[in-house]
Amino acid sequence: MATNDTAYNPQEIEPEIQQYWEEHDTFHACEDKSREKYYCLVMFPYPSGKLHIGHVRNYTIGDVIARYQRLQGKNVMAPIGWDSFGLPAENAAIKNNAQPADWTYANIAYMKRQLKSLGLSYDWDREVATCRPEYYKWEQQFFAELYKKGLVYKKVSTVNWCPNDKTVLANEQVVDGRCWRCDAKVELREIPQWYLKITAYAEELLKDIDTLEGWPERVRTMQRNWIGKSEGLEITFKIADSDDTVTVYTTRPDTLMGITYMAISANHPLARKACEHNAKLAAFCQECRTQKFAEADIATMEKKGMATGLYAIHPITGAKFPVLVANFVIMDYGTGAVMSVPGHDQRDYEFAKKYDLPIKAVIRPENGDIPDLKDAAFTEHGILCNSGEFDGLNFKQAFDAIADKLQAQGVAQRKVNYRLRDWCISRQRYWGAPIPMLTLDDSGEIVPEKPENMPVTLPTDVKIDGVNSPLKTDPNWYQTTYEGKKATRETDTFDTFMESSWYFARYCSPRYEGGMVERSAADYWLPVDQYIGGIEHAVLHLLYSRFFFKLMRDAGMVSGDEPFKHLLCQGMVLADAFYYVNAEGARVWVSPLDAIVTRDNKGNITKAVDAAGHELVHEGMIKMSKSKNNGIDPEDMVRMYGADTMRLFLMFASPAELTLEWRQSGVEGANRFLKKLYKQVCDLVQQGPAPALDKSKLGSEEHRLRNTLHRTIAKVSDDMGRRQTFNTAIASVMELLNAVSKYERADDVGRAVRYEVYNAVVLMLYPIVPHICFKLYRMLGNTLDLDKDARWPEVDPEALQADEMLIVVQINGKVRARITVAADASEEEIKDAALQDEAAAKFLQDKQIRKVIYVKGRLVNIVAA
RNA sequence: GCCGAAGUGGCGGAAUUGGUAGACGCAGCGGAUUCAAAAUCCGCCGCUAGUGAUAGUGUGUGGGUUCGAGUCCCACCUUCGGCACCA
Repeated sequence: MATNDTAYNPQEIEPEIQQYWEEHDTFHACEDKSREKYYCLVMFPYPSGKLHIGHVRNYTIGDVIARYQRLQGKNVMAPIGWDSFGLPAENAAIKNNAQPADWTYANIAYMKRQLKSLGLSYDWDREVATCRPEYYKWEQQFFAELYKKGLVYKKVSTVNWCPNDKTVLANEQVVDGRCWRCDAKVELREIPQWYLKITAYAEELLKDIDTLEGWPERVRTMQRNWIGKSEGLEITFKIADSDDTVTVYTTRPDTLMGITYMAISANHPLARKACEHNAKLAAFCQECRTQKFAEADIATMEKKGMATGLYAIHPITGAKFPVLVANFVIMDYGTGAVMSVPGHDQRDYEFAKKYDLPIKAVIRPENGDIPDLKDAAFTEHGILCNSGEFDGLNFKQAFDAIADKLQAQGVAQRKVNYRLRDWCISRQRYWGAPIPMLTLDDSGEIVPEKPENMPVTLPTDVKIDGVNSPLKTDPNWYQTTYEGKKATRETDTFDTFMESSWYFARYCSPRYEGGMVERSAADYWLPVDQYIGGIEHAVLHLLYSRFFFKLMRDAGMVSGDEPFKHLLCQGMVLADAFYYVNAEGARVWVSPLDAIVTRDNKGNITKAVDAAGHELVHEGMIKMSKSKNNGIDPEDMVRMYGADTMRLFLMFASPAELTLEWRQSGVEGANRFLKKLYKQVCDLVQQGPAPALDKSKLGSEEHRLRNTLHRTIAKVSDDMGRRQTFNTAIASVMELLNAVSKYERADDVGRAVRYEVYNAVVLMLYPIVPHICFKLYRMLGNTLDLDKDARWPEVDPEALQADEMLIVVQINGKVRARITVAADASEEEIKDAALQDEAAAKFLQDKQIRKVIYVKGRLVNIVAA
């Protein structure tokens, strides 16, 4: 009986405690103006079917922070919900001949149960799912408002088009330039789509990055680069023997005299016009339209071009230079045309070399050298040459002189440009929120649907075939009326980033029926104090959310300028991947849990087989994925070890921002630690209840242990709070546990100190492993409600004082000795002690002491030669 | 290609402001316990030389700054994330 009491049994205690939390509604958050609030948010999941370890890592980090903040006495809100529109639901619907809605809701139910088994302290009363009309209704209304404000417009732009299925493809549905379903070669096609004018907020989005002090610097830099502010000149060139003009934007007007050709997009109006009488060019333009248009593809593909037969006129010299269609110029970016200066732009240079176009040097380095253009362009700023009246000017002077001159001629204007493009929110899919716009059949006028007719809901009981969106084929759905007139609905749906751009605000008042957010709730909870999610969202989602927040602010819905005060981006989760090659020559991936691995005495894998005896190839530690079958099912881990063990491993194995390597032996190590902790607390409790701590009775060993304890509390507080380095916090607690386990004094003095230590350990570990700590906290005789009323342990400054300190003695920067000196020793005394130390003296023989450097409390470095 | 990161023992990682490199854990080795095994407990554990005390060497590569560099600067290599319709 006694031995059973000290055995850690998570399978028994975890569901019990989870039930307690559920019954007591422990984590329900209410606005309470008398208390400091803390809004802790994790990026909500897409309900793909099953939780994966990446989710668990994300939510564990969030839960650790939420529980830590509760122990600080804050009124914490930790909500969760579902980003439940998206392409995978349609794919699943095709595959299983099912309804996207049914599939989605079934997944939500399943994953919700999984989440609950992890002991996450969510306020489930605030749960939202973005695919519910009660949610997207407000987004549709808001969109209509934005339309009225002129922040929404329609424009033709490029999509991937499968000519066989006659459908639009997402980038991920294009595999090696071909349609994933029918393997037809994908084309580009221009269709009208809806845009949100995010560029109208570009300057503010850029400027406010400076205020995001709680964000990782790398994310701030990535957003700045994404917005990509530049200052330049927009120049209009006349086309020779015609009334046509072409406009370009350049950040290097100083290179104007070095233009030798001009490159335009295959979709540029001039190109289209030129194609009319030039079949060869038309064929080339058609070819350009079949390439992928992702930025990475454009940057790495072979650059090709063809002359249009047109010539542009240089605004200063009047010289004519050829206009070419080039496959790397995209109509959607900038003006769809670029002036080419091969002498001073590397891409122009390579293109000119390939097509034998002239290369002209017009900038030389400041040291006066003549630029060497044999192998590469000279792209740095410098001094103008071969530029007539502008010779000798530097970048800034030339910029101003050329801008002034062209501006006076009326052919150019200074322009601040942003790399950021307006946000295309149209998707030609079914499983998304319908864009609430109508076209009046008679007049062709476009109007937003009336608020009283929102939400515009999706038709149910649809057939998804991967070709046509059911919205586009259902007249009963798209035919409607507006003020008694016949009208046609927009059949595109919103980009799912629309829903995820404001869900954090909805959580403040998730059932509010008067608008997107209830002002008083939003004012209390927002901004989000801590946001946690993957680094893959560093730009898009986080930028769109910042943009949406500013839109909501300008609509009078929320206060403040930024939605997320602190941001933590966690790394990916990797695991070993193994495969064997079957009789057909295909790779069969075997779960790392099923691989029986032999290692050499250095720990390297020498052999791996599966249960059936297949010899396995070890692919290495790679990102967990379905296709490589190296995902770990959190449910298996909960069943085998309990949620606490998995949480501890995830928080301990690496710092939150870095990639994490899943290792079963590490999980077992985490489990071992919890067993040890459980047993030690049980042993202590069996020796009797906690006596009062009488500091006057402590011996030197007690002083030492308490010194360790309070140094640990100070370190763990800093690690959990300011630094958010949970792995080192756990390491410190492990060290403390190692120290206390060697101290076994069982009398009142000893037990009092041990109770002090274990109580602090349980409180410090509670955010990470809440179930076991909940149990141990009570076992230790505490009566407070750990989840609500308990407080983080305090440092006893008295216990931190030590009477000695260790000083390292270096000779010429190499450690040669260590000396112990009194804590209050003077600098002179410490230097003397170092110089007199025997071990150090050995290295000083026959040497002249040049200098002695003392670093307070740390080291003495003796410089000698 | 562009933007952003990372690189330290057999492995994950620690070293917080330029000041003892390798905390903590995993794996391994040795021992205790056991009929035996598992579990548990104790000890060892960067590399080279040495029985040892100890010495030399060591943080992706090559330079530099400094009394002192894993940390700062320059150049490079490798791996990973994002690049606007995956979420």
